[in-house]
Amino acid sequence: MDFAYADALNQAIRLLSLRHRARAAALLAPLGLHPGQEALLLELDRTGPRIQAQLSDALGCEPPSVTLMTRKLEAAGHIRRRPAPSDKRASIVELTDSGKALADQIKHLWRALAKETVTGLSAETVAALPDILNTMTSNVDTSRSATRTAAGTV
Amino acid sequence: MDFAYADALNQAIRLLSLRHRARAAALLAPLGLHPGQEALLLELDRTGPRIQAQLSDALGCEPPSVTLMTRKLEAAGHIRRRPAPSDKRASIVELTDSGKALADQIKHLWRALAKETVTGLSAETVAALPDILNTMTSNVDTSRSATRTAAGTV
DNA sequence: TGCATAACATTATGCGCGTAACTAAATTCT
DNA sequence: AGAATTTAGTTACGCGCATAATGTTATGCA
Repeated sequence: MDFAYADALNQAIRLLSLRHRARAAALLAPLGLHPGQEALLLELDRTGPRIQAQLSDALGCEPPSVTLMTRKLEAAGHIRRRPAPSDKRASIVELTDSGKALADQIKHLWRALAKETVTGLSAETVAALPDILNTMTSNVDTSRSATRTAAGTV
Repeated sequence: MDFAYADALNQAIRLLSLRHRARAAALLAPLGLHPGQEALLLELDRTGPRIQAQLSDALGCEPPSVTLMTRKLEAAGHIRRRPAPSDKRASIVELTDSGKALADQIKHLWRALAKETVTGLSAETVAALPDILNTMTSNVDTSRSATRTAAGTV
């Protein structure tokens, strides 16, 4: 592992993060969304109402981030919050009709984005890609709760 | 390209971005650096003094971001700015001795980070990884200036 | 039962990134 | 040479992410 390779790899990851996020931002802008928010809407669409702690877990970000994101999405009318009946600390977050409609639009955009992203890669690479990325994520995940599609063979 | 795959791929990219950045943050914290700043220092270390426009190009981010990053790195004593002799609009940015020392430490950390990241992947995958990531970056790059290690075979 | 501890959520603050709007200097084009 | 355009840089502001500190409710244990 020489520095040239390490530098190339880390830089490639950084640039992919930046550009992929920028492209997502461009696609989501017409919906009035910022990148990151789509993940929250998709999670609610997948699994139904969740409390914020579950959301921060699923999204892989910290509770304060969820507080602010939900506040903005609520102000925009895409989600709704109500107190959890069995736990006075928690609030349950769920999609409004507007949020559900938005989730459907996001799904279309994300199909297009994924297709665009893997253009020019071999079929085998495309098939292996999610596992490769998830392995890398697990490798650097200090919170020890990454999706772990592939266990790290350390 | 079904939605399940698209969702898995986009989510994997998002999570890798988050966790890789978080891991970088943890490694850089003892040096008093935030992720993103190391890229600027490494770029200066690679190519010598540059004007900010060249930096924003090399880092793949916008000029205002460079303005703020350089301001903080200058305040920390890691870089220095001086007016460009041939262009009164531009300022030349260069490493101080402290910045050079920091760049060397970053190189060690980055070797470790890259090694950690690819743990458990096959040798072939590891070898192909930078090209795969760069291709993906080029595919979603709207600014049309990605490193283009592999040209998109569209 | 009562108390210490853990968990849910929030506020405050800071950083890297973005866009929009602006100034000033350089360049291009009649 | 003078006017229009491009380029370098900044300021102002917003968003997603982070950590630290705080209040409130649940829970586990003596």
